[in-house]
Amino acid sequence: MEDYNEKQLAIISVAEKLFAEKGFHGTSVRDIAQVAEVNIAMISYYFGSKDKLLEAVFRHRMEASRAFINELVQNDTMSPLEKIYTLIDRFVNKMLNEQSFQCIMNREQLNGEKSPIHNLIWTVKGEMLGLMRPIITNAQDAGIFHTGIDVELLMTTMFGTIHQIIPAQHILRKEPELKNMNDETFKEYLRLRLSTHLKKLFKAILTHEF
Amino acid sequence: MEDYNEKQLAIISVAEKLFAEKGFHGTSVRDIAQVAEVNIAMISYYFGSKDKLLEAVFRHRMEASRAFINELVQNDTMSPLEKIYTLIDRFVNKMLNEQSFQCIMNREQLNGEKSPIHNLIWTVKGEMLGLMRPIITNAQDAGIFHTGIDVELLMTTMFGTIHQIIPAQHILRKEPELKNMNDETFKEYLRLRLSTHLKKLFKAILTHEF
DNA sequence: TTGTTTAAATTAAACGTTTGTTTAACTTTG
DNA sequence: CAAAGTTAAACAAACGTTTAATTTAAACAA
Repeated sequence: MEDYNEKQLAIISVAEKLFAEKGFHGTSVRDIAQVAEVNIAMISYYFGSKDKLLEAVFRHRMEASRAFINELVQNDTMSPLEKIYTLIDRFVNKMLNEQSFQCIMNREQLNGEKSPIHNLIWTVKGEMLGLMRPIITNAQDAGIFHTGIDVELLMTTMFGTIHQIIPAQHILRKEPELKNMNDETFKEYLRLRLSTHLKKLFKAILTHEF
Repeated sequence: MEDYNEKQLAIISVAEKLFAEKGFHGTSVRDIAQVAEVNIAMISYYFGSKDKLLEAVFRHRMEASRAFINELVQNDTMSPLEKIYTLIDRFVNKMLNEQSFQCIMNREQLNGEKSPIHNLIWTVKGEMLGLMRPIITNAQDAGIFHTGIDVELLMTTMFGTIHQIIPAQHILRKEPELKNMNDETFKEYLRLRLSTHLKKLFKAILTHEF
């Protein structure tokens, strides 16, 4: 765990925001320095290079993701469906709370060339799959969940739906009743709507009830 | 409908591939010129600028998307579920056949700044939603589909799942039985697997059968 | 409290590349 | 011969990074 000072955190925060909006190559270190109100040289001074800064942004969020996963493993008292529900709730919550970072991840995972970041992304995704799979297969063995479910693709469906909704927000928001909603209340509305949709979807495919 | 000569089509094709792999800003016009085996100046000569080239790539694919949508509207003899099934089949097929372009679209829709391309993306997506919604709502009115379905999010789920599987392919492929599969047969395998998963998902949430 | 020392922080300027685009000369084609 | 196609070279601007000078801050001895 690395501890950054205020200025370093400001740079990381601004970089995350700008990388998300304009992409890594679409953002210059001068842009970052200007918005973060620091000298251009400070970025090289603190992080070494622009690439290393991106890595810092990733490590900063990924460590939290790792902790997030381990935290989810517990609670064996819940029923399989309850476990899936809390899993959905927490993923939706987490991903809507770090939308900028999710944008960057969405972009980076498309890159053809392999990189340390590339590996990190797929390692974490693999760990999340390793978390979800036993919940489902155990419930299948116990006769609680239906068989014939493609767990990998179900995971993909969850991530894909949340990822897809992030850039689509401004379209949803054009509905007249949502237009003059506070930013925070809209996020809450979206969180609930996403969560409800995914739970219905998962319940329908996993159990045969509604 | 614009007609391009061979050289222009080569540039568009190479640009699509490289933009998909490395992003728009991550690809230089020199890269494109080199791979397409044309002089750098020809890109400006034919398309005006790098931005216009991206627009050309988009128009080239988007016109096909428009035609694709209009083609789907027909066939009123099918049951609602059959309509949804063919919709899924054809979307999966289409998107897996133009993966490079889907990568570019995935990237571009994340951009903060609005652009002609941005508008085009969301216009087409809106048209696709306008195609799916009546199928579902009509079936709901007829009592065939269950109510309480978030059509917008169901659409998002379909697009999100397919979009998400494109960069995740090389992970799925690490399974021993898929490792030494022909590229084309793997694509066929993936097409079937995706299609099956989405149909099960949609059938489960729309009807209450399995 | 002083003055001195030392390392970290900060800055403006300059560095060499690479960028997208244009030029002007040349070749091909109809 | 005129228009379109093609080329290597040159363009200014922007890029990420480094330099060298300066300021700040903390530590230490008198």
